[in-house]
Amino acid sequence: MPELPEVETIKNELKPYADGHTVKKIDILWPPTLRGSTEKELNEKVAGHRITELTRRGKYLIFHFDNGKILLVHHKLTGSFHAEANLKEPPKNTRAIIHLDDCMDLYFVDPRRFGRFELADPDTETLKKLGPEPLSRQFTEKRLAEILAKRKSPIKPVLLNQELIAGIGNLYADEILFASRIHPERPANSLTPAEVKKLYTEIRRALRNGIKRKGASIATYYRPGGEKGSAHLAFRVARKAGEPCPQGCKGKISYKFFRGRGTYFCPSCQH
DNA sequence: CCCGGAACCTGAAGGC
DNA sequence: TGCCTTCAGGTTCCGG
Repeated sequence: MPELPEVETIKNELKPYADGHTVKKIDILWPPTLRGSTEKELNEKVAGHRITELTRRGKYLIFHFDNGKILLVHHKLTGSFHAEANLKEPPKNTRAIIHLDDCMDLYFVDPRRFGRFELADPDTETLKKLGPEPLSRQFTEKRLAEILAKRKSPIKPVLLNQELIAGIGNLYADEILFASRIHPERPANSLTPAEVKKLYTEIRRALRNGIKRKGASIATYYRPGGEKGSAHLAFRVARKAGEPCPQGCKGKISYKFFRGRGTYFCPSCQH
């Protein structure tokens, strides 16, 4: 599911294996996983090079190399990393393997095959077009107000638009709107100042809480050591259609297919 | 420019 | 039990 909290967790937990270590080779087992270059071209740039740092931007995991190149990884729906040493067989659905200098291997496992690797430069357009990091100092209440004021589209697709705010996905968007008591179809520019303030607080709260709980393992998300996260245990509406509203308003959680995404909300307390 | 829908894929879950 | 349908966290492209 990798949204911001899951990618942040993956980054934090892969760091000990990656930072300062050298890549021996990257194997691409499912060629479409690698965008923009061939496996051979990729290895000409990364094999034998040191990973100076592992970072995250929005939902991208970023390997930085000592020659200035970066490797962007997007997990899409079902991608995850498994860090293992000396496995005889790659885990099922492995699409790529990053072999490191100390015999540790990072297996990129992705059943639905949507995940992507891309070799790039740090000034790549892919990163430049992303909106602000919602947990950074640059993302202020004022900044959020400006983003919303310019948009008459419904609030939910605005939260999901990576060019406006980077990192929020479908599940956290529903949780954030529920906590803010804002209906997902409300035009973004119709929010009152008090609602914008509440939304700002709940965006940061939801993402921080997701990181603290090491991500949400609703379906296929696993941490690099194989453990699950626990953020989904604190979810109040996502994937809970028919259950009573946890706010105690006597309403029931509704499911609606809205703008191409499953959307969960309480019609009686989100306005 | 905005929007809806399809495409990219597999596999789990639910209905019958 | 087994077959068929539906649905899934993300992004991108195409057409109206």
